[in-house]
Amino acid sequence: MSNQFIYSVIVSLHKSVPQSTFDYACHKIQKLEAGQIVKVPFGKKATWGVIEKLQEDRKDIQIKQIIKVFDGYILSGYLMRFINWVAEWNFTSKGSVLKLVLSNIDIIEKENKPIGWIINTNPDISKLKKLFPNFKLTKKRKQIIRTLSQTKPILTKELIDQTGASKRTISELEKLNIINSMEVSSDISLPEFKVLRNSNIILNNSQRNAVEKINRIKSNNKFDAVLLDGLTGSGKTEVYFEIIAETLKQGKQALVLLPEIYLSSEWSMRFKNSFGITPLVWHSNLSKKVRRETWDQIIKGKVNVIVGARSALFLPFRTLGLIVIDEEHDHSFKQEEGVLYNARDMGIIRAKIENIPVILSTATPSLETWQNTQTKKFAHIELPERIGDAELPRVKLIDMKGVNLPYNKWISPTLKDEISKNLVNRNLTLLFLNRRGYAPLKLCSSCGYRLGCKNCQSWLVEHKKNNLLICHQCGIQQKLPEICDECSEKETFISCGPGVERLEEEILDYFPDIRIEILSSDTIQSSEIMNDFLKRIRNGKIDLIIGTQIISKGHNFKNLTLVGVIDADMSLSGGDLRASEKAFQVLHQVSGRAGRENKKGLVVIQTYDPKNQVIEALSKNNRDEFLKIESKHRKEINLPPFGKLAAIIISSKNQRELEAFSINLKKKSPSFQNVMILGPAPAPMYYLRGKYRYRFLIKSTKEVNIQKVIKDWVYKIKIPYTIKLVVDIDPYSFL
DNA sequence: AGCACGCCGACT
DNA sequence: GTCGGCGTGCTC
Repeated sequence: MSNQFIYSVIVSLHKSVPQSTFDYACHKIQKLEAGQIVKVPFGKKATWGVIEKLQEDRKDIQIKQIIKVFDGYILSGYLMRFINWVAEWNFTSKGSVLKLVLSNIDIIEKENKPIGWIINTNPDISKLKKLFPNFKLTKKRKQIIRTLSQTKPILTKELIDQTGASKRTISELEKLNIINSMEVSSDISLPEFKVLRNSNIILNNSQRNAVEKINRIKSNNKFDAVLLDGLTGSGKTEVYFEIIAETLKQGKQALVLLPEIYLSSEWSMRFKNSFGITPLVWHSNLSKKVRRETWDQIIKGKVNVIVGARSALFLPFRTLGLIVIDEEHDHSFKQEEGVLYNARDMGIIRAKIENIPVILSTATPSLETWQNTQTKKFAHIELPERIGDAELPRVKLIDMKGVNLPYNKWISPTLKDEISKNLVNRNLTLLFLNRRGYAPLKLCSSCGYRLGCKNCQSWLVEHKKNNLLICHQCGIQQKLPEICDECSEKETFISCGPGVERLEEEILDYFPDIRIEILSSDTIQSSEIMNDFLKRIRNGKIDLIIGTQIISKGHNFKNLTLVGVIDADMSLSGGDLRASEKAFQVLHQVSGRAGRENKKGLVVIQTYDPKNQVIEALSKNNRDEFLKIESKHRKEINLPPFGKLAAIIISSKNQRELEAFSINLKKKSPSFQNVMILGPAPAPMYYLRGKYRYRFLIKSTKEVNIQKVIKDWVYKIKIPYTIKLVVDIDPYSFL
């Protein structure tokens, strides 16, 4: 009849567009498959989409034409299922998940021709000197020239890998007109990814045991989850490197998820050390070009190991054979902005869909994972010993109730003593205080007025480094006022409580000549800065580190023998269900930094509540005890992982309308036996970024399909355009 | 999210 | 008269 096929297409759209599947027509000459990437008109603009299926039933509306089909770019059936799954589970549109997959790339659009290098002059090196009198033939340059003396153009990445030269050196040679770049047609395939395991790395018994066990599980060729559980320094990474090697041998791709971007370069170095090749890195800060090239190579199945942050989970792998989730317990895996999802959980789901094994690696398992090992859903593989017989650190608890500290000082005499001893021995000290800035609160000494954020319900934090008051909720910055708004007194503001900057002041008071470095998200803003910092540590250029939780992840500081936890109680209060869990993980990880490489470490924990179960478990180095206590507690109140939890957050600039809507929503809320609906309550941050917010909490038992309950409830109510409604499945942040 | 359309007030 | 504010609704 007609010469057109109609397809339903998932269009890559922002999550606020509620519907994202639309019908488009395409001429019958070209039969399209599910998963093919296409360009389609949408409203006034064009976007990308992916074919969902052939649409049999015609709709009585104007149908637009598919603009372009990208041949050879096809999302696997697994990935299509994954997109669906993620959208359903996390209460968002398929289009917004597809957006994560296509990762904003104007991909493929510009026919993606990689750049290759060829030599321009006669590669006879002796003649070069005559041709270019100013030319210095450095080692790296020589290597590049030698490498390029072959006939074929060599890709940039490859050239760097083979010669160890930098991009800079390459472009210098280009400027000298010695080498030239050219586009390489994309069907020149990359060389075989050679696995050159470094044979110097020798695994100890328990590591070898673990590798064997995991490989046995892996040989089932189906989904299986494994908790790789070992102390900091027990060599978990080398264990899963072995499994990656096994995966590569089978010609499959491996994905490694890390909680933070800045961990990836250290990780890559380790990988290179072991495999002799750099893995591809993926995170949201990559340049457009790198992003495009990487994505392109992955979808074509040319890359075998990818390491990345959350977003790497949505890469279009062709033959994924293994997922590793490193530092599984880390709360950064929960994406808190845009599409809300938990990359750890979605990673497990992707493994399930792709029918491949997933390894969760950590020293302090999350309760979810722990519970899954208790019920035998996950295999549990332990690495009991620290490499090189490094001993566990001694833990000293200091009951601060019995300590008389001078005004505005936070370091107990005991800790001060230990720092002093450690400095004499020329070892590294780390002080942990999870508070950025100088002081968490500024108040007027004459009338008691506290400086708060005008957009949020939080106090402004004093930052002395740049002399500003900053709201840690919305990020707004302002100068310190001279006059108090409330009582009009002049210069009466005083700083209240400690932050890392203030702690530095105190330390410099006691030890004026030492080299201190503050590590917080304010000072570590890129992986370059972090690398530079790590280098200075390795070279012994730093005596003492003051850090927030940013230092609790993944870094090995060789000389570190003393860790001081300034305020262990602070992180325990917070009113959120995972506060103690997080506190334990952070404190345990921080403690794990102390004493490696045959140096015994000491951890000093300052607390006002030494009887607290978390502190007690920590001081006894008894992780399982903590997990038991916390599990029992969660079970009693039926919270995750024993029950399900979801939040609905509604927000609007219009307070009255929001209130009316929240009452309406409550009125229509369903009542089931196993479902409890709490709220509406003003969200803990009732007024945030200029919007008012209410929150509902939905608690249910494990068997309930909580998504369906919410869907049947919320989707039947018309939501005014002025109100934004977001569902957060298994919320971590309660702000 | 964009963007259009439409309804209202206030200007050269 | 028309320019521009933003409240409302749609995108195959």
